[in-house]
Amino acid sequence: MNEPDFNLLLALDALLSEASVAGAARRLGLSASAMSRTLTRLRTTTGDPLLVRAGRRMVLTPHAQAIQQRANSATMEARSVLTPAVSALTLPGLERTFTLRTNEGFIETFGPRLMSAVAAVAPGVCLCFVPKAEKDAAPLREGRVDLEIGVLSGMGPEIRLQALFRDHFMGWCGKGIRCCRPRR
DNA sequence: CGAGTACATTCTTCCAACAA
DNA sequence: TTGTTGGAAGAATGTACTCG
Repeated sequence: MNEPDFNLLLALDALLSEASVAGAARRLGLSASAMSRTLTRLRTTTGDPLLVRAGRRMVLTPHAQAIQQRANSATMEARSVLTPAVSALTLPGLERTFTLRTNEGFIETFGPRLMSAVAAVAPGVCLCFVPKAEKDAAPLREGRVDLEIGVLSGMGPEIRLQALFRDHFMGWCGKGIRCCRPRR
């Protein structure tokens, strides 16, 4: 029985996530030609074109869309398996940068207290706050972000969610001011 | 407004180089 | 010898611009 080349799994995940040979090549640090050849091998292995031309861009085939989530999960699982074993987590000795994706309001309100609390128990840990340029969960799935804080919805079953607090918004309006619907 | 053209972008294929 | 990679060239397509 012919075993599939499991090195192709990483390339498959990158290709399906980027929906672009050039994009996948940039992500994996390969040339576009090398990634094109890898895509050819993936097509042979899976028996499906996976990515097909749609004008100047490439789009996922129905089969590619069907396996995209599984490919991503398998890649994450493989990364987890190959991560060096950690016997016991010791916060004081932990040296790592965690990337948090949140809005400015959260940083202003909780940022200083959060950093103080982290510094007290894990002085080697650095917190990196990044803006929420887009609302989808792609940065979390791709490992570019460790934690996202905000109003989250439609994240998918693979994203672990936990409610932190509930907030209320209040507005004031003068007597003579009419409220209008925003125009498009 | 539609046709033609130049240019940019992206992907594929060929071929040579390199490592195991 | 085999498999992988990258450079170069070509193909396919979109975009922007000009012209009648």
